[in-house]
Amino acid sequence: MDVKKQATIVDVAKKAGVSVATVSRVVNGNYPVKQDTKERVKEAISSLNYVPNVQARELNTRKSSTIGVVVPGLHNMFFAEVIDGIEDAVRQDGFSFLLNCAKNDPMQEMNAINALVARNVSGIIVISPNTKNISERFYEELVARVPLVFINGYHRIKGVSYVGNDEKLGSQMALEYLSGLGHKDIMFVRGAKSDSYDIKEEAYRQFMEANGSLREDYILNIGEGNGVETVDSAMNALQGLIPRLKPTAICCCNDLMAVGALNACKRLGLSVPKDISIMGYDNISLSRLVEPKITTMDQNMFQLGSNAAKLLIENIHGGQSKRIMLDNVLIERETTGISM
Amino acid sequence: MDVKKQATIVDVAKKAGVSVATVSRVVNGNYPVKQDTKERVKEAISSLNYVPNVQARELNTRKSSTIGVVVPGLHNMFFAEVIDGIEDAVRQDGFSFLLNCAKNDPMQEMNAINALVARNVSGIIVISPNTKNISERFYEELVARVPLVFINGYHRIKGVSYVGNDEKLGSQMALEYLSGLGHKDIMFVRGAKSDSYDIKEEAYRQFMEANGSLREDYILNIGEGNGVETVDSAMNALQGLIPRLKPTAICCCNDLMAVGALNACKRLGLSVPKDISIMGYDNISLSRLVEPKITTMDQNMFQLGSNAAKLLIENIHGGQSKRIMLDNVLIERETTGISM
DNA sequence: GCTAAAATAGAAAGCGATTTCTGTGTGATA
DNA sequence: TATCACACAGAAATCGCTTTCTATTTTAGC
Repeated sequence: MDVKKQATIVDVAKKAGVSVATVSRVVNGNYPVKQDTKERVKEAISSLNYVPNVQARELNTRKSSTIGVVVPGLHNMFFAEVIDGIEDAVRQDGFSFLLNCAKNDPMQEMNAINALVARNVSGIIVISPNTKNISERFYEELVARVPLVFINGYHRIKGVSYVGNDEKLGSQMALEYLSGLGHKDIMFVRGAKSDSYDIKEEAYRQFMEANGSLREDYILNIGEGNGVETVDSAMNALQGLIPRLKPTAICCCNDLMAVGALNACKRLGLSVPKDISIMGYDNISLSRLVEPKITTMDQNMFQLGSNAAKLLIENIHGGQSKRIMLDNVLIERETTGISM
Repeated sequence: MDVKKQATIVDVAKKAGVSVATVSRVVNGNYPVKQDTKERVKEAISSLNYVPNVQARELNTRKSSTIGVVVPGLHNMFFAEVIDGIEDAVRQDGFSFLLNCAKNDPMQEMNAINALVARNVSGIIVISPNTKNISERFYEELVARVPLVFINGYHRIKGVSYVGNDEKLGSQMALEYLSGLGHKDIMFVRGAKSDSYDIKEEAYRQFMEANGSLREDYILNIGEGNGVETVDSAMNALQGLIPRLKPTAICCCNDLMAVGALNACKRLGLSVPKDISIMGYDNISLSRLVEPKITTMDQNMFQLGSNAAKLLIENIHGGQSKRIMLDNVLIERETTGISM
């Protein structure tokens, strides 16, 4: 491929008959330049299709207007929606972002982050659902060099900003809601290895225990898997369990599992919410695409993303690191009803 | 936030007691360096946590290992899945990528692209469903400076690589499949303003005409909208139309619409596929998450993405631009059956 | 042992910008 | 009219790296 060389500031200067300093000044508009010189330069710029080289500029100014984003992957809409929020906020501030997928692998996560540092990003947003994966040391050293924002993990590394929401509270709210509908026999479904699941299970145990109705066999762990395959795992497991355990409600750790539960019920000929109620978590778009639409606890991924990005940019500009907790709001839809 | 300054090559050189050239050489390993010097340098590097500044390197070598990606947005899983494929391929070659969302707005698309050029990306992948949006001139000038790959539009700009698949053929295959199942009364549902929809409608018209059963009222245009709201638009429109028009099958331009059709049928108390068959297009993950799972025409978004990325990298390394057409494969699932 | 070739290392130029430091004209002020 | 401030523009240093171009060792070949 025959790539034409980009015009540089020197070319523009030559064409306009001025020094490079002057060109730089009209481009940046931070220094007085006489009107007609300015115009001559502008003409040269547009006739040469000149676009200033951001890398050179950033090298010189030791600033960077790109941030890095590390997520497990995009096969799970959760992350796609978060990124949507990041993109939105980031663009408004004239930043760009580099996206990396770490596939839930701590090795890849570290590599990704090093690559971002090497690329001189001015800040990094990390979503890493499983914080046991990561080395605190690694992040402590990292945050000394570049502002960091975590989304939705349970990181206590000092100096690291955080945005998430209180999932323990959210789970309690979900359980209370179900309980208020008259449900006592509530199953809990979770996946393997995630802080989020652990927190939610804790909330479930406490709640059920307080109600005197905790049953170990009501707790279902469908194992690993982070993408859409979760749906089928949940469905398969539940299809066998529901007839035997006869819960009146199923409280799921995320919407994917809830869809799996819904599909299991359909296959079993159970009517939702008449025969059984299903509660999701997250409010990914999928939850309102299926029929009936799933009642769920909103995490507002877009907000998660845009808040993280805004916070990061604040930090980049020297702001204090902080922790932002978003509100839990229960989205009542069609998969929950009163217990018969 | 108190950001520690990154160690530079000069710091390393000083610490190791060698010249910067030597440090550069052990980092890049492209020039002989004595074993013990090498070790001294390596020690200095790790003790200083030195990470070479990619921007400086790229400025010097006039190479860049980041590419740019422009998509309409991520609220539609189609694009998320494509990006997943891009990420995968790109990472394997040591590249990074900048992601931009253009929201189907030609202005934003051009801005995004200029921002990418300014950031010195070595190539750009563009997904722009509506090619009427774009200015051919703009892209013609662009491709003279940087390799370009389009995904899934109908661009005929010379020198621009392309990966997509023959949607006309795909639509024909879908229709033939439905026809083979005995369906004659086949509705067609599309959205507004997209080359892809136009192509598919053309295929539909030709097919139905050839069968002598083209009916204008069987063609439904649900209007604009690119995200998940498509599902409800399709559902709402179809809920009124199906009882009146009594089609035995519905052929949709994408899976979102198919899910909408499915939901409409559920609400109307129609059993799918017993009473009516539904056919999607794309094979986004949603299509196999709903119950019953949707029969669809696979576009293999992951392949679309990874092929585009590989092709782009090939072009960056000097390869000829080319057009790659992926195979259409019909994924027979649970929403289609023989016509009664 | 002597010379040619290879291995090894430093100095310095250059990548494309920004910005400080200087130096001019010019209009306003005294 | 002399002076001062300011508007305007260029020269040159600098950012962190790679890569010639040189210069010095080693090593090899005979």
